Amino acid sequence: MEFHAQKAIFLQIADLLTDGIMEEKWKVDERIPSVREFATSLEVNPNTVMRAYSYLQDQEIIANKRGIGFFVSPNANHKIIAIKREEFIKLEVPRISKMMKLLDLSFDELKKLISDIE
Amino acid sequence: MEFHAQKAIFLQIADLLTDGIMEEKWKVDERIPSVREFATSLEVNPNTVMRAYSYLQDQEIIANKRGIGFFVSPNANHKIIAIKREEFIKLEVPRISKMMKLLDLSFDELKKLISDIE
Amino acid sequence: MEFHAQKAIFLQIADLLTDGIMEEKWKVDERIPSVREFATSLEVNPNTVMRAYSYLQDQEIIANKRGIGFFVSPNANHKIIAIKREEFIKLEVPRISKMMKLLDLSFDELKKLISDIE
Amino acid sequence: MEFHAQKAIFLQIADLLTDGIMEEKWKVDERIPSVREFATSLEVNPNTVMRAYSYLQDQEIIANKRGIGFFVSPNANHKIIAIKREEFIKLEVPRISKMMKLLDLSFDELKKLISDIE
DNA sequence: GTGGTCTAGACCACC
DNA sequence: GTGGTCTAGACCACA
Repeated sequence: MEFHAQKAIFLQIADLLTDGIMEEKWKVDERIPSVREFATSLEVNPNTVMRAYSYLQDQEIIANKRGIGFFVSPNANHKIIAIKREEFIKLEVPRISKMMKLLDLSFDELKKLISDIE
Repeated sequence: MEFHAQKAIFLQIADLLTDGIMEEKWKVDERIPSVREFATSLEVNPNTVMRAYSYLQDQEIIANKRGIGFFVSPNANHKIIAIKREEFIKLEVPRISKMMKLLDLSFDELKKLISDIE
Repeated sequence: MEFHAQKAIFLQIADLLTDGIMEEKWKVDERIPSVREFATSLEVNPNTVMRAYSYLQDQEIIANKRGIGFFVSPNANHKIIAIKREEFIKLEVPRISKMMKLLDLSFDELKKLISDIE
Repeated sequence: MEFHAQKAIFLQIADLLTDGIMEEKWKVDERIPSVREFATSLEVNPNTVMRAYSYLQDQEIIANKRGIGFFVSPNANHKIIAIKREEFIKLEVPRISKMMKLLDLSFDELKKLISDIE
């Protein structure tokens, strides 16, 4: 798999997982791929996958059962949305507001820009 | 001055300059502060300021007159807007679209979020 | 049954057994559950239960009669207390002392903290 | 420097730092050793030191200034005490209570044990 | 110089 | 088999 350079690979892997969980590719209480397994399928070092898993474990989106593997936590979906929503409001919304002023964009124009991308 | 850790300092300084130019704090053909001057006032390494200046010079927003200093280029405002607009549409608009889907946000809700910040 | 992730499961199972022995759930010379039986009731790998049994066997708290099962050893209670006491004094007491200094806790405050949990 | 095997080295390094901060070896707003510097002095891999620093950064005990190094955060001392206190109450106090019951220790006996260690 | 990330490969305890 | 930690060494962007 290919990763883009703008963002750390371990974060892109974390996104892969959260996206998968949102799409119910992995459901609550289900086991996600083992570190090594996922690492070889992504053609990435196991440490890098491990880092993504630890990152999500800290956010209580996945949890580890000793010697067995990582599992999707109950309420993972809600946690993912809550975290992403908070990030969006804290980091992106102010930026959007600033850019609208700078570019002299009305909300309708912004709406059009967003609708235009498929 | 304090900078946030998420973004390179030289980019934050560049934003400081473009914002100042847009607000006509520095007008076209006017001289902006010298590298050394600006560096001490920002409590930052002169190299870092220099990097911001080079960055804006590449975008033809400012220009260097050897031995004298950096000056705001003609049409700097239009260039700033053009560049920021392109970046906004290419990088941010798709991200906004994605987040709206993920967070299940309507345009009205987005509008409210944006209006809510002052 | 649920285990916490901080401690090895086989040690948690060993604690389950010593607690049971202290509470006379299993008395001296009585047979404790078979490895397989216990494993299925705990929803755990039999190897893990076996490891807990071996661990207690090494401490002479339980003993194996080949082909029959594991039995609580004579004097198991005294041994359990002796071992736990030694561990407590060697490992935990110094730590408590250190934390009291760090957190600036008096004995009375410690006493209160301990009393507060039920 | 020697580390004991019971606890991850990166956590022992984190303890080294929090202890140092509490003892004002490094004061608020002061720079702590660079990752590489500390790694060589401890005879440990830089990654391991980095992990300890990241760990403390997550807890907002230290903070990074880009390209310069890590600095002790304001209020680091309070944060350290708050975190350690919470851990103590959540993990150790219940255990102490349990051991007192099991070993049939009175509080005065516990007090004596603690006082006995120099 | 600084931190941040990644790879390759190893060892360990645990299940 | 699983994760968890560590080493050695590399490359990068940034100050």
